[in-house]
Amino acid sequence: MPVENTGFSDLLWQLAFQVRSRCQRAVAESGFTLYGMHVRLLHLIAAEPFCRAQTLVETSGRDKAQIARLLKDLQAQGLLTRAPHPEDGRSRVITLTAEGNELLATVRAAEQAVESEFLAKLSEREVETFVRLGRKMLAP
Amino acid sequence: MPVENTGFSDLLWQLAFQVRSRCQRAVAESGFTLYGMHVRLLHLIAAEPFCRAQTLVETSGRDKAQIARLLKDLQAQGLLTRAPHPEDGRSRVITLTAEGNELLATVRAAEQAVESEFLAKLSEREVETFVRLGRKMLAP
DNA sequence: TTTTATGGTTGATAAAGTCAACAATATGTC
DNA sequence: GACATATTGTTGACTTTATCAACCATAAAA
Repeated sequence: MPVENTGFSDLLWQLAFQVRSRCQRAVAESGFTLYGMHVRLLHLIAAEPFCRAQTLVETSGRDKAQIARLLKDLQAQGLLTRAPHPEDGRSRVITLTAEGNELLATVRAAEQAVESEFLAKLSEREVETFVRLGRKMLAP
Repeated sequence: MPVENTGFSDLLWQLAFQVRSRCQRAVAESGFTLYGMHVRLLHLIAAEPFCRAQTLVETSGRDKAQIARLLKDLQAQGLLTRAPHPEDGRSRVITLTAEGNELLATVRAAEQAVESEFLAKLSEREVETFVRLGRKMLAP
């Protein structure tokens, strides 16, 4: 039995787009020519040491073709390295370079400034609730 | 002063993509060859009688070029009509056709089935809280 | 009346996304 | 060990979403 119209999808569609485009504009204004997806991947790699492409595919839910291309771009920009995986000859371990880490720190600052514009309208407790409920929906 | 890392952007990015791609797959499996953005626009038009392109641009935050193209598509598919605006010679009033309304009702059912998969993990109260907090962030 | 602003259309292009094909490697079966 | 099947990652090819620019018609301001 489908739920009543909660406005959930509409809300998510709107909020996600607003946050996303605002963040991307802020990153661009900081002088970086990274795609939004490049930034998201940098975040994921930083959050998950010893990851490989397959890890990112699973975590992000994105298509492996897209992930492979983005990784290739980021490696070309010197932001990450890929070393043979010790246990799987088909994979490589992905690591951020010092440059990659530095850039990510700067990008994070820009993104957090944008985030705070949205979150300023909520109490700390409300923010925590929103994130917790969202994560609950994402849990397997 | 930027907020601490709340995980907000990450969550939003993940959740929005998951919901979006699931919904789009469900709509496609219902036999419709509509883009995701077509569907979103149909929702917006249905929700706002007497709207025009500019209305949709403002409500959605999308670029007017994109909105114009999507409207053109939907009109070509017989899902909406555009009549001269009584007060503004540059605009047209957008109205869903009977076919458009019918299609939207069907699409809504498919989307709500998907929605309920995500929302089933929350109580009704939690759903309402999530949506309320989200809307609070979007308020001007 | 003239100038400036706005709404909508189209051109052109970029970013995000998806499915397919294939080579290399891993795993399972006998 | 040999062979069949599955998985991982790369690239080709294409679609969908998104953005900026240019322009015309109309509206609003000066």
